[in-house]
Amino acid sequence: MKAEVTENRTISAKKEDNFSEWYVQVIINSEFADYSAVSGCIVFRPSSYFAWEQVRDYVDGRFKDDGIENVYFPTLIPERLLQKEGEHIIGFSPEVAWVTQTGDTKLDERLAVRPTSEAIMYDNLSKWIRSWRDLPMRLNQWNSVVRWEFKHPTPFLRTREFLWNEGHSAFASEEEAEAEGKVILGIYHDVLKDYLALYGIPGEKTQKEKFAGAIASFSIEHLMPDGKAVQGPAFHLDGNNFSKAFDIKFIDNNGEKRFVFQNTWAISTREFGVMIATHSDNKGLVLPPKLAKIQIVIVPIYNDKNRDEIIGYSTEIYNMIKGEFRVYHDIRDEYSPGWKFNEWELKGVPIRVEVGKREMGERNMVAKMRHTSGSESISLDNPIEVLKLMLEKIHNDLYESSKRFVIDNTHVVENYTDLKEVIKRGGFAQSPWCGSQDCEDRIKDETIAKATNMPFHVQELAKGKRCVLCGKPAKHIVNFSRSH
RNA sequence: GGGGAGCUACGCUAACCUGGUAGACUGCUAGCUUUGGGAGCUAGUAAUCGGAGUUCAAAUCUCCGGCUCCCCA
Repeated sequence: MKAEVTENRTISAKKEDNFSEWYVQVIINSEFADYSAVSGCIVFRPSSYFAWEQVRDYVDGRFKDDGIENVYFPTLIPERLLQKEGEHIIGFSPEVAWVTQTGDTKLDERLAVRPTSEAIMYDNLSKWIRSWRDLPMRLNQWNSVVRWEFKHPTPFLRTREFLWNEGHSAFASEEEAEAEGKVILGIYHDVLKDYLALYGIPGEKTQKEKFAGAIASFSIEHLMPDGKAVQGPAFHLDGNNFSKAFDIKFIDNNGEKRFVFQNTWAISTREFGVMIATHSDNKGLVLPPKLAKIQIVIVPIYNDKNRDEIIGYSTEIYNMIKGEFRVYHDIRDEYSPGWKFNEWELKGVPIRVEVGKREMGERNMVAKMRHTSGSESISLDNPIEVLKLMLEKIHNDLYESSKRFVIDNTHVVENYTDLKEVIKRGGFAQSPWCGSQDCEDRIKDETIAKATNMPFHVQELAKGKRCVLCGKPAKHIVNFSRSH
């Protein structure tokens, strides 16, 4: 007999019908994250914080391998520092939260809660950098930043506080600074592919959409299931903009004083929003195996008479595999197997192992994959190898389907009518563009579509093409899309 | 940026229109029976978003604030 479905443990909205509602239900009901008492700020519960630790640890390791050092600067930034670089403060000022008093005493100078740390960090860099021998100086910090968004907040995708890395480097030459971009974007590409199982499109941002204070920005752009784009990790070439504003100079080996060339780069917990939206389904969360706190759950199926025997058998399996995977042996007596199945599916555990009297008799186990519901019978001869392959398959399936979705929804357009049609349907409109901001502005005004970025891998296609709007010779290929 | 809907226990919801005992389901606690896709019975536990107003009396009516969601830009 089918029991009443409990409301708080189910996803009632459908991904295909009501995406926003579904998205929130998946996050909250799977206990991945929760709302907090602060508007627009979410709580990372153990499941999501664990996932973030995996992302962070991997990226951090790669940074360190490349010679980047970790530091930590204060959360609060004096107002005078924030105002040193004009474009930068203009870009952030509407979203800055301020500390104006302590206890009952009003502060002489307001302190900003960092929306990003250029201002506070570069004040110190100007003291630390003296000689060409001090360069390059490549620093990173893992922290949170606060941006008091006007638009209504969405868990992970747009929260008023989020976690990220912020890398800040200073070089003697422009060439060295530019070369760093490839390395950093490569690391971000790898963590997206190998950990989050997400495909993204790397490219350069347009001048209009670049970071406030940068001379050029580069990003990896994602496409959400609803056909809207989301900006992923980014890398910014800041040139001398900040070094001039913050007076970061060094004496080169000819004895001349010169400004350093700087870069900044970041990946944030926003990626989890993309990951959830991309991989999850109407049963709940689907987690890529490398981010799952529990990779395999073992559910023994027993009754009163064979309970000890079956749990003995499932314990044998647990002991066999626990050294190799993150395994939870679910011997909670108060829940039925069916209840457990639903719960672990909701929470996104990649593999569920079921063992009952049948499996015990045959000395095997049934392993069921969360993302496809496909199952396989695995003998106890060499379960670790088989389960490893299964987890790899799950990861690869998720990545491939993410990639397929982006490719299937990227449409080459050659004229404005096609562009409008693609924007209306959703997805990337891969468009030749003359490079003028007038055309970019008009497209944004008329279609709501933003220039997400200019994908590296298609730039040569601009040759011989004409701007999708004005018809002048194209300089770039831009992906236009509505965005989140 | 513009419009709309909503907020009662962790969750979902009844009572609201027509002011007067907050009632189910789920959860949680305990006990007994169960256990191959959300088990059953019994007992217990737990709620009106915040503030102000109107009133003998406010979940209900009015105003202000907070939060959440949706649609459009």
